[in-house]
Amino acid sequence: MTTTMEKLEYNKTLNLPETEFPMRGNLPQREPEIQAKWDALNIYAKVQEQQAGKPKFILHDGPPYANGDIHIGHAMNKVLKDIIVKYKTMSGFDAPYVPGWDTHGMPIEHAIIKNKGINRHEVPVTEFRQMCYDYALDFVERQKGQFQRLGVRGDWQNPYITLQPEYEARQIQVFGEMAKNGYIYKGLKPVYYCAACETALAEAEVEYADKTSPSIYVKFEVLDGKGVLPAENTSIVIWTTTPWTLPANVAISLGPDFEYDLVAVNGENLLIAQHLVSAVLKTAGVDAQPKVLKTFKGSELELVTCKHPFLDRESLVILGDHVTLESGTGCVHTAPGHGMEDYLVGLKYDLPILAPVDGQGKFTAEAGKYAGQFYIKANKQIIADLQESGRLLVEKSLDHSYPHCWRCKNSVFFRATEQWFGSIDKFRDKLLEEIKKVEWSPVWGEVRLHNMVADRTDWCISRQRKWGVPIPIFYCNDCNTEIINDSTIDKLSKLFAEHGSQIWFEKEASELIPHGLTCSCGGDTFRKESDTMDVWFDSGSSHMAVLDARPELQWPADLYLEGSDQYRGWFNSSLSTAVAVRGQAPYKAILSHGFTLDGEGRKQSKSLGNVVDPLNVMKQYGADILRLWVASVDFRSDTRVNDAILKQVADVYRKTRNTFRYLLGNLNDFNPQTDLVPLDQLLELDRWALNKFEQVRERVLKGYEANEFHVVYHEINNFCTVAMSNFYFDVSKDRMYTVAPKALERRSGQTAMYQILVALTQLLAPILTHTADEVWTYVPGASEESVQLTEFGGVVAPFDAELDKKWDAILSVRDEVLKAMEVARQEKTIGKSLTASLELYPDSKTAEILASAPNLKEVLGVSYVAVQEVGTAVAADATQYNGLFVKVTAAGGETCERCRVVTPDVGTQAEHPTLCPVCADNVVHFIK
RNA sequence: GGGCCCAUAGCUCAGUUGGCUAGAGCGCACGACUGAUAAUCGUGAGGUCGGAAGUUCGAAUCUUCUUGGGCCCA
Repeated sequence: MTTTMEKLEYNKTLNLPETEFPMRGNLPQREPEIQAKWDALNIYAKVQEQQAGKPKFILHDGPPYANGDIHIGHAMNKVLKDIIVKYKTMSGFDAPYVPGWDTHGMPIEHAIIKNKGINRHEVPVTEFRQMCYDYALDFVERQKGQFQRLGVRGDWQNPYITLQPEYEARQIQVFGEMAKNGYIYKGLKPVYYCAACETALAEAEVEYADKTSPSIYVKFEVLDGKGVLPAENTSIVIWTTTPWTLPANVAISLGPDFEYDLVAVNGENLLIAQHLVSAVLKTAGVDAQPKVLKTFKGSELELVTCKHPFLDRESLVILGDHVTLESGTGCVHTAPGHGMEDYLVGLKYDLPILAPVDGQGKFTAEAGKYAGQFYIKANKQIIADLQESGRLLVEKSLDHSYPHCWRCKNSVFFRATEQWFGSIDKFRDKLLEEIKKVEWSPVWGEVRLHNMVADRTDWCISRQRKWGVPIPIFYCNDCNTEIINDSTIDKLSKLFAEHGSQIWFEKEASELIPHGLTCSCGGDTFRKESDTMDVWFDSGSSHMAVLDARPELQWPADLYLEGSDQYRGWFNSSLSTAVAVRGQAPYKAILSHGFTLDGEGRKQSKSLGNVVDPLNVMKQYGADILRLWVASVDFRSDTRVNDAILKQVADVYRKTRNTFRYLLGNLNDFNPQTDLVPLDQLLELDRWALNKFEQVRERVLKGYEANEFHVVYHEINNFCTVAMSNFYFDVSKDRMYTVAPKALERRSGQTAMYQILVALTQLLAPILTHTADEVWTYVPGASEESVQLTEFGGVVAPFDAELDKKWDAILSVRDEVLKAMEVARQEKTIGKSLTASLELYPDSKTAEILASAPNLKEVLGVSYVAVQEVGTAVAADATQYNGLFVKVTAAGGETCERCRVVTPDVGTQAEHPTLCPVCADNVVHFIK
């Protein structure tokens, strides 16, 4: 051996961190590789197999609609679910996750018609439905790939899809059960209707265009003023732009809080809203200043009756919040069969729903003398008749925006048609009772759903559409009685289970009915109901079609987790069907998340150009960054995202990744089987690191348990930066690098680092699911193929509050000293900490703290430190800090070539003239 | 118009039953290191707690109103 080693060669006598784990994540490229590994492993099945027999935790997936690519809301939802499922499995639960899709309904019909230019009326139903089916399944596949790209673990091979035969079969059973319980009835409800196309239209199929309509003011003679309104020679004036709806008039709505004047005009008394009197009379061409006879509040006039202007019928005065004073008379002509608001207010007063217009738009016999006329054409005659009978105050015309059919461009109208309803009223109390039993997070969810259920009207299940699950009802051809019973449902659900609901459209009723079915009237020929079910009935049945049907799942679910729009949607529909058929909520707990807005808290929209596309985020940053973002925010309220926010998350990711890299680098020669140091032999600083981690571990687990992932995020980030990087790694690194590889001092540090590495990787696995698995392949001694196949370990070192408190004090003193060193650094007295020498003049309390530190030089990272006795005269050039005076000078002596400590002792060992004595000893361990 | 919700430093979050000069991390500025290096360390500057009024000895925390924003209805 030579007497002097080259400077460079001393490098090789150090335990520098070394690892293949890359500093940069390169996530967009690496994640798909990791996912390929999971696929090859069939990780879902493997996890499920491993957790079999453990207590179950069922998170039931709310099915996204299979139309379009996923957006940030989908991403957030699925990531949250994945975090929970993975947390639960790693906590010792059997938490199967079966993803689902919602596939029926208007938007898909719409897309087929629009994209393929299909005319629904020209293509056979079965063919049209097949196109919808194919379209939906295409998007299921597409979204599936996108969800998998997010790193979500689930039974992707066997998802539930609402168009699956077994699903449809269960769904009509649910409907059958509800019918059996008396919760299904047939009623009337107005829908948009196009007379030219002879079809009902959905909201989305209606477009608005300008139209000129008659504008008439009509007098309704008062019959019974209920002792409030003088009936003599008195009329209530209504205004309408649809005279043809007058035959369906059954009421006049007033605003309960508005003032109404009874005014004397041309020898008769007219009731008009006070604010509108002059406008109405001006329109009517009345010049004279009207005499106000009396003023009423709308609410006083409730239940007054009037005479219909041309039919032998009464019209009831009712109160409604839909009445405005923007136009008209403040007295609103109300025809529940021809308007949505009229219908709703009509329900409150139990008004008859009249719609004397047939499918071709012609008046029926119910309309009296107008029978047979096309509804719009009848306007003219109705106005003429009103004129003649003196009931018309005035006629004008009005240009306004009016709904038109998207296809034929003709104007449309509201027409009450027969529909199937679910009678919420019959089990509303039970619904409200069940809501109380659910655990709501956030807590206001309970109020929100409660109010909704308390206020909602009966559930209109009928849709006049083709792409949906048919309403499984037959009608007797002889007497029109509807037939739904155990045997029909049983037969149909068997047929559906085998062939799917398509069979309903392929076969005649005679081929679908159970053998020997006869009507009570004796009839034995039947026809099929043509309506399909509201898609909310589809997804609302998932608890029966999925939870109750699959052996690995359970009814009810432990948790439903969806966006806050689902209070009205899936939370609501699922509760309704479940209470109707089982008398119980299908979920034990509801967790809802908010919406994702842009950086300014505004709704994301294409037109604003502020949409954050999760697919782009994954391409640019990677899924783990997106997942970390989800974890970083308090998702219960609305959250914000933009590129700046993602960049910040990416920074936190890098810090975390580097922490892992540093840990791995220091453990490259560590074997947990042989090198683990027992707890009681650990150096105090290493014991402290484990102690700190234990505290973090407990808080993190608490955060997961409370579904507060942002707590997890902050807790881990703070731990990595403050406790580890800024302090522990920094002060222990000289020891870790310079000491003999197998020395206790090093194995002690490695033991702490190893324990932290393993547990931290696991704790992060539910969130940074790819990165954690990547790290896992580098963890010494880790034999599992994936960190997802492990469960969280228990306490490594019980938390020692005393120890923590002691070191908190040491760290505060360190902060003060660091400030002093920073001043010296600015003054160029020192550079890095090892070039400094310290003289400390503590007060008595600080002296105690300093004395308690096991290795002050290490903790402060300097080459020399002298602690003076309390009361020693403070050097003139020392500066006062909190609890002590500090004097910083450049350390005297030479810099040791190897450990970089500055000391006069360098060169005392002749063999190593550039080393300090400690290094001269240690270096022996590296020379072979 | 109705039901429910949100609003603390540039960003993401803490702030226990109202009580010391409102905290953390990131970002930013300045500096150090060059043996965690497309890394790492240090120091520092940032908030009249959306606004107004009130209750109180005292309010980010309670009440009322108000502004902006979100979801669901109408």
